[in-house]
Amino acid sequence: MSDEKTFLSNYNMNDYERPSVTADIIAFMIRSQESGNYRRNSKTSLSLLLIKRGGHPFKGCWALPGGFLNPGETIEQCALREIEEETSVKPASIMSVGMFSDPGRDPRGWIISNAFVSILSESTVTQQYGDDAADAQWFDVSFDKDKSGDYRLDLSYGDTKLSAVLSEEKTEFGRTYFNIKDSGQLAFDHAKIIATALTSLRNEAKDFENIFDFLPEKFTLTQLQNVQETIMNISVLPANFRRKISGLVTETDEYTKGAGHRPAKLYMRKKLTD
Amino acid sequence: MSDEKTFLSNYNMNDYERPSVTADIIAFMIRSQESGNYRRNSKTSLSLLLIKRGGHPFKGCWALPGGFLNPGETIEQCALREIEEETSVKPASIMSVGMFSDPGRDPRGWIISNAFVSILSESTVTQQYGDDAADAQWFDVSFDKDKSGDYRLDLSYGDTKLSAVLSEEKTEFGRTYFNIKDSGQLAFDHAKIIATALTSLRNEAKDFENIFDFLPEKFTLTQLQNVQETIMNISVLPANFRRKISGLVTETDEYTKGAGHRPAKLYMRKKLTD
DNA sequence: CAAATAGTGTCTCTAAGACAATATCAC
DNA sequence: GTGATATTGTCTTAGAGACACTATTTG
Repeated sequence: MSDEKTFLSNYNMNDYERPSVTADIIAFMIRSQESGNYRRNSKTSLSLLLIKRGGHPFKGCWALPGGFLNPGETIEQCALREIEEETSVKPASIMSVGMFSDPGRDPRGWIISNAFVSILSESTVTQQYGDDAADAQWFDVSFDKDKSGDYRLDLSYGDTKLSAVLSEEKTEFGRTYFNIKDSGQLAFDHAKIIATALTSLRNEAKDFENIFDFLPEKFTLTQLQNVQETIMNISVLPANFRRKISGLVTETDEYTKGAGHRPAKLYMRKKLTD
Repeated sequence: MSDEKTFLSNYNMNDYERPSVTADIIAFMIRSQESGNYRRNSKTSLSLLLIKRGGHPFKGCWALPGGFLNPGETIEQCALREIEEETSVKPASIMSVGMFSDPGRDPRGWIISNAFVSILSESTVTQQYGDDAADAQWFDVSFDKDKSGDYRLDLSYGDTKLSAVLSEEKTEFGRTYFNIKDSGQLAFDHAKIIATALTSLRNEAKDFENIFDFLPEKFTLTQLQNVQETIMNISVLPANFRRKISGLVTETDEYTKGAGHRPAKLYMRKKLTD
């Protein structure tokens, strides 16, 4: 008759085969591009961090940043650690996108991955992160359904263009499952992971859950609206956007200036008061 | 200079320490209890499947069913396999609740778990699953915030009552994170997992995502309403419920009978037409 | 007929979408 | 003044919640 202590000391974890577990990071940022016209506001685009693989497998392909789960940390801590290692930035929030565990998804062996969306603000990232590292680059993202019902994921950085095609398997409990028809030079099953992450991001952006994290502390309502429109690839009327967001922001005394048009009041995210 | 094939044959997965990965199942069912009054409809309650642990650790405590991820299967397949092993029923749908990976959550060692909600219909389960197995039981569930702001999770089966207390850590991206203040005789961190699962279930039940799976193919609108009210612990006016659900159901020619009151038309879930 | 549930009609209020109008700055 | 964005007002419509009323069955 054995007590719990005896049981545990005899328990051998090595009796079972175990997978390696990784956290993969889908790091999004919204970048603004000067338009040339001093009057015009800058346009914004959604961008995604990819790493060029230096070694096998998928050598030379682009992949999501990520890394192995270490003993003593949670999968969320692992994700945060990987983002910080890659960008020197600790994001305000990360969102789990789910587990990817298809056998054969990684030719190195049995490796399953929990994917996390992280949202970075351009002001933080460009301060801390030089663009000299040729193996890590921010790609412009475009993702939408085409006429045939498939989804096209287009990623571009300078002359480098990656174009993946996916089909929708099912949508259930707010999560959409995709199958890869063409991975478009993306490593592993990362095209699938990115598509799933984008769908989740858009779902949450509907009710403004995450859009503040893309901008610095103080922002104009038009900037905030641009963020939502860029993520969701929609456009809404300013009057209606302002009405919907009004409860979630606090105004400051400051204004933009020197913009060649009427200055805009700066706002901050409203603190929740219990 | 090595090619990919050479690289992979030299790659040794055993260089890194790896966790064991499990899928834990939060299996919900809605049970109806006869009221004694021949006129009155039966009341319904939400119930949850728990297993009494026969071995260490947590011997004698109640735990969620679950098991280790096997090579060659996805984590979703693992979850479905475990449910079927435990209940002989293959559920219509499962929903991931997330990863639980706190170090120390399992005294046997480094074991992380992906939790899945599964929804079973009473008609399927009672057919296939005898209640003779004393180590597996359906517990009535009650879960709500008390005056102090903590959450109480009460589980009862006959004279067996488990009562856990949790505090809300944060709510982000639709997921609520809990901390265990009192595990109430539940094994491991399962009180936390159940609380998280219930919150997810209620979130999805808001827009009827999962409520059909609790009932047989044909049902009355009142039954459907009871399901939603039981899950979410709310009550809505029949007229309004009917209006909201009307687009999601198709009527049949059949009616209930012998109920001691006006018979109700049976409905089916509407098939989606693309 | 009484008890109980099934089912319909409609009023009010709020939120979303569309659109028109006004305000303000840099040049 | 012109070009551009910022900001406000309001009309219409869709949906949620509340409530009153009618219909139908069994004992």
